[in-house]
Amino acid sequence: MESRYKSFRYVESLSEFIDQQVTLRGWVYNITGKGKLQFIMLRDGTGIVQCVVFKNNVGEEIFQQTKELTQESSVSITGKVVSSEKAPGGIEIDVTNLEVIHIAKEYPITPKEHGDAFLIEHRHLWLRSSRQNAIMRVRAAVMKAIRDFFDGNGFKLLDSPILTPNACEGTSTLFETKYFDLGSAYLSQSGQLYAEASALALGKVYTFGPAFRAEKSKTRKHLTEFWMVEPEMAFFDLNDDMDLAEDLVEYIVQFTLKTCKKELEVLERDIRPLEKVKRPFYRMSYTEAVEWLVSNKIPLVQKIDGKDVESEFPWGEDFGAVQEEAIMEQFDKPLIIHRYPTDIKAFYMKRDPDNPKVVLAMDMLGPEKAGEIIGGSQREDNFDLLLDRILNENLPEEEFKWYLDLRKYGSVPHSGFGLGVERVVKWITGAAHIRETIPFPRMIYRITP
RNA sequence: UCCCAAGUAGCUCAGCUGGUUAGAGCAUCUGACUGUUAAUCAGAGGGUCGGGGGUUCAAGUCCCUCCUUGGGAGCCA
Repeated sequence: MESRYKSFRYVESLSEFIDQQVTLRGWVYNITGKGKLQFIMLRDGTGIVQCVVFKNNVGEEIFQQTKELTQESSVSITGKVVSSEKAPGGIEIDVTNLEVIHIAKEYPITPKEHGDAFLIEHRHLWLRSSRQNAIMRVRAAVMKAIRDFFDGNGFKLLDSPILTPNACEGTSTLFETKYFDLGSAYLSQSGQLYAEASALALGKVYTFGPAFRAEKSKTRKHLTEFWMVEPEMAFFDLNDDMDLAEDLVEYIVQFTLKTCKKELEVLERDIRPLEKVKRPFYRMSYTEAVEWLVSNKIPLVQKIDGKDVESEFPWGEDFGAVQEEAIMEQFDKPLIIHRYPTDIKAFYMKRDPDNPKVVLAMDMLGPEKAGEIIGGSQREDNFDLLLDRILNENLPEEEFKWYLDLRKYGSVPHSGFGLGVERVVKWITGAAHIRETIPFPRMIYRITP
């Protein structure tokens, strides 16, 4: 008890203090009473423990204070740690002293059920609930797994700028803002172009930060602000890229399984499908995927004059949610689809030397309806071909001058990919909506809290 | 942007083919209880039924319109 912050213990470490006197600090998760007994479920962020306050043990004054506690009031509790079969978790505190730090006013989130809109409006408080607590802990584990994986494999973390002068891929809608006398700047939707420059400087790098998409998405797998990790490697071809993607995802899932057992239990996540997530994953070319769709009669559905028109899935069309879900139904592990048609993919992707109609791109789809968790490619490293595609897509050549420089001075084959952190957290936790996988989600109609 | 759905107490909802004073559970307040797990029991307070307009003797309920929110599609991680 040598310093202020070591003068109390955390719930997660209580099993080390059986039959000893400890002080805990936290919040009242729930309180029930029965005459001369009060049961406080105390949460401190690391866990929840039942604290039993018996009038005859603490005296009239403290017992009266205990009865006045409300949900989420903050308290300091001292008592003996005892194992008890009646207590949830098997451990409880026999309270000898209780100090009220703050009495909470009527707390809006009750132990009863609430609607989605209400909870998300109270996100700042919702984070205190045990389910959200568990998801945030898994998120932290996923973040750590990502950093550990790259740091341990010779990668250097090089941050990309968030304010950028142009659209990276030229397609997505971007958030625009004024930038002094230089006109408009845009919030980055990807750090990739800068990661490429970094990779040609440091070899293997990763950039890890928020990405912004101004698309008016209204689905349970989209956020306008989300976290993306983007490794970029000099001298890696598409196969190396896919191998690395598999290694990373396997590492994240297995690390989380190992370190978040309790959290996954709280979330009632069936971990058997996750245990299967070990290399090798499945792979399929775009062309093979189209053949599968055709032979399994999964059509392309298009709206023509307001009517849904079905047709045999044509080579060259991009997959929608229907196609991806149908394909994934057969797989119990992630699947990588590679070599997509050039026309539906970004300008910086390298064309397949064996077939210029496709590019050396790859997407990883997760099982259990996880959807697309990774998108990547080998990059076009030929100056003329890249310039060609920039001009074809009507991108401002001037803004890409520095990017073309990378193909002018010691150009090398290189590859990379982006992994969406929240999509992975959603998959691993089984969260119903992606907004539960980030502390403060930014969505089309919601920027508060 | 398109398609669908929902707005009734602090929260979650019920409210039939329009009909007297709009209901329940939880939360809050008062009281009882030494083992509660969303405690239980008794009692109390709490509502411009999303806004506006219309039909009608009569609208939470039917019609129009606007607003808000949710889900799906597209875009993508």
